[in-house]
Amino acid sequence: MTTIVDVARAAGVSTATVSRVLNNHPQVDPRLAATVLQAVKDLGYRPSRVARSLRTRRNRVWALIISDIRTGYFFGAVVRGVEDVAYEAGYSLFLCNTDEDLAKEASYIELAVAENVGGVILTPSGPRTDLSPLVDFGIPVVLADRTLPGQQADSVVVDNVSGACEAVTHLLAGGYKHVACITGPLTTTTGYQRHVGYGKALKEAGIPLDDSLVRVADFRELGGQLAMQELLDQVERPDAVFVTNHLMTIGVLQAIADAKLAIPSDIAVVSFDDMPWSSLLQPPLTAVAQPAYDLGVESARLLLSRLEGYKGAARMVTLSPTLQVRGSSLPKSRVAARHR
Amino acid sequence: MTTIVDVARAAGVSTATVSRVLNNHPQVDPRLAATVLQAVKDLGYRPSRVARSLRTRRNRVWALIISDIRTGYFFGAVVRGVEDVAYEAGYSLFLCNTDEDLAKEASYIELAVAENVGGVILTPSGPRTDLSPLVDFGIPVVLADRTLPGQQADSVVVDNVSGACEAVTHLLAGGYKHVACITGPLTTTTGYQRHVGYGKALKEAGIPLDDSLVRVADFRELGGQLAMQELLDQVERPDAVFVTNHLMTIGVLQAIADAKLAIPSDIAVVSFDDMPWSSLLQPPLTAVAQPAYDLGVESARLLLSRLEGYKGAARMVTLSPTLQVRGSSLPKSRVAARHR
DNA sequence: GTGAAAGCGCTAACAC
DNA sequence: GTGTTAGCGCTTTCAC
Repeated sequence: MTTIVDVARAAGVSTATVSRVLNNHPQVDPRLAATVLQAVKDLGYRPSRVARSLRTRRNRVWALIISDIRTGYFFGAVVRGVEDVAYEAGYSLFLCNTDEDLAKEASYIELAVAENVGGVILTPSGPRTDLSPLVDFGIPVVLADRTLPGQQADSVVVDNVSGACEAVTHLLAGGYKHVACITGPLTTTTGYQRHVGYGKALKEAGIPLDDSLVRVADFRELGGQLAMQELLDQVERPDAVFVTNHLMTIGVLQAIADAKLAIPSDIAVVSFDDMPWSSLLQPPLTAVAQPAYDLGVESARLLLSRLEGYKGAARMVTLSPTLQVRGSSLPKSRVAARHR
Repeated sequence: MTTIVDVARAAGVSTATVSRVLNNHPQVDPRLAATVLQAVKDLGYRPSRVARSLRTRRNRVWALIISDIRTGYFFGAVVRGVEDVAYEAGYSLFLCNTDEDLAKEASYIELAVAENVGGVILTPSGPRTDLSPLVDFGIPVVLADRTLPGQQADSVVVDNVSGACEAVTHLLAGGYKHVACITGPLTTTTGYQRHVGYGKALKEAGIPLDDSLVRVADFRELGGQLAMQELLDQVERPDAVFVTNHLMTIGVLQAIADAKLAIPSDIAVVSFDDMPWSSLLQPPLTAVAQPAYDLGVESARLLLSRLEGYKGAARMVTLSPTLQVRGSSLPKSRVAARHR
């Protein structure tokens, strides 16, 4: 392995000069610089980031701590958003999946400290996520997609309340009277806020909240399926359902198919989280599209600004989701017309 | 920041002893060890991985260099497979997306060297991918999903030929006579091998290869859609189509819907790459499921074995895909029966 | 403008 | 068993 000492010897200069050349210090003789660069090239020298990081106490690496990269397109797109900005700015990423497991999350936070990363972008697994190791070591943190109560950290979120509200309002405007809601754990900001948006839409329409139409599931396929089955077995069956993430929607669609019901004539469906294949379904699925890639990009930008020295108070960037109206929520009037 | 010196002072021992305790050296007095551990706890000491890595010249980090984590579930599942094994073994991951861009790939390979990673798991962007920086520095490499001609590296692949062959044989057995094939760039091992499997199935059935039924597209949605449109516009329209990845399948399904044709009565469809939503389509999509998660797991295991000192020749692990038979490829006889 | 030298936090001979 | 000490490869004062 060739080190900076080898380069210095080959170029006939000191290691200090080599270092200066490599770090673009202004006060260095251009002729000497050329010699050094040539030696670097000849020897195939690559500076050790590890040694540099130890010496400067700065590390051009971030930790990206998310729940699960596999589930759906959402986190995949977030990761790409972060990575594109990071790569552009010369940072690389530790990818850390927590599976919503607080212990795993904690161990990745410890890793971030031990590796002395420059910053962390984190989707907290729950309200009890402990950022203190990062705060203690002065490592900047950006919360992505979910916030943490009482934490002074930059964050980027999707406006879940208004997205959910818009979705449910759309169903109500279509003439649906008994709109059910299948949401995720209310301890997650997403599960909670989307449920709030559902309630807000009902209230605005002057409809009382009927708890028998609400199910709190687990954001997973099976949970969605079971919740839907329950709702369909009820005496007063809903004529529409708002599902707060795409995994549960898969289960919901399965349950509706199993019950041999038709969408939207028997029950209309609107989902939070739009997927590339939503429009391939029969009927195409109405869904609230989240700007996942942008969420990653904005998170990375907030982190970058901290690394560039920004010292202001915690900022929150809110991104708006957009409702993609498709066939699964056709207004009742038009559904009836079709059946004639 | 507290260092090993602080801990040593607090515990009244030398740094060497602290280091020994932290690295579970056997020959250390249990009583002293307890004192040290207590001091570690009291001070909230966290060993610097950076310093450790510089000193030991070993780094408990891998680089995972893949094309794009966003496109489909495939790489997401691969990443999880790798991560689960890595986490278990105490390694963390650099996530590197190349977007099939050779320059980006090269720069990530340089990063892996500069960061002195313990190993690399790589999906080569093309046949010209240059592993030499890694080889020069003795960094073990595992090729995942794609191989590299003339390279001495461990690899894990899916048996594309037999998967494709099985899919097409299934269509032929169902009574389909004119099976088309939409494949990806033949420069990629996946695009090429799946096309080979298609040819093999025809040959085994004694059917001559008809080039007018074959389209080489780009593995993307639009490419699949255009290719399908062309095939449908032909005088002799195929009665079935085999599509070699899921993105192109989305385009294909779109084209079929646009042409107001029915699946499978007008045209049967089988896709390579099974998706969680395949069974939600109407009709459910027959697809070749790839063991993506296992591919990640096996790649990580090969890498681990090298890190544990295995010195043997390059190994290739081949994983078998499995055909998931669903409604989009119903045998012709049963389609006819249904229409009665 | 350049070099000598100290030291980032840790591990591993080597001595005792 | 434990401590002393010499670096790992780099950056950065401080002299010159």
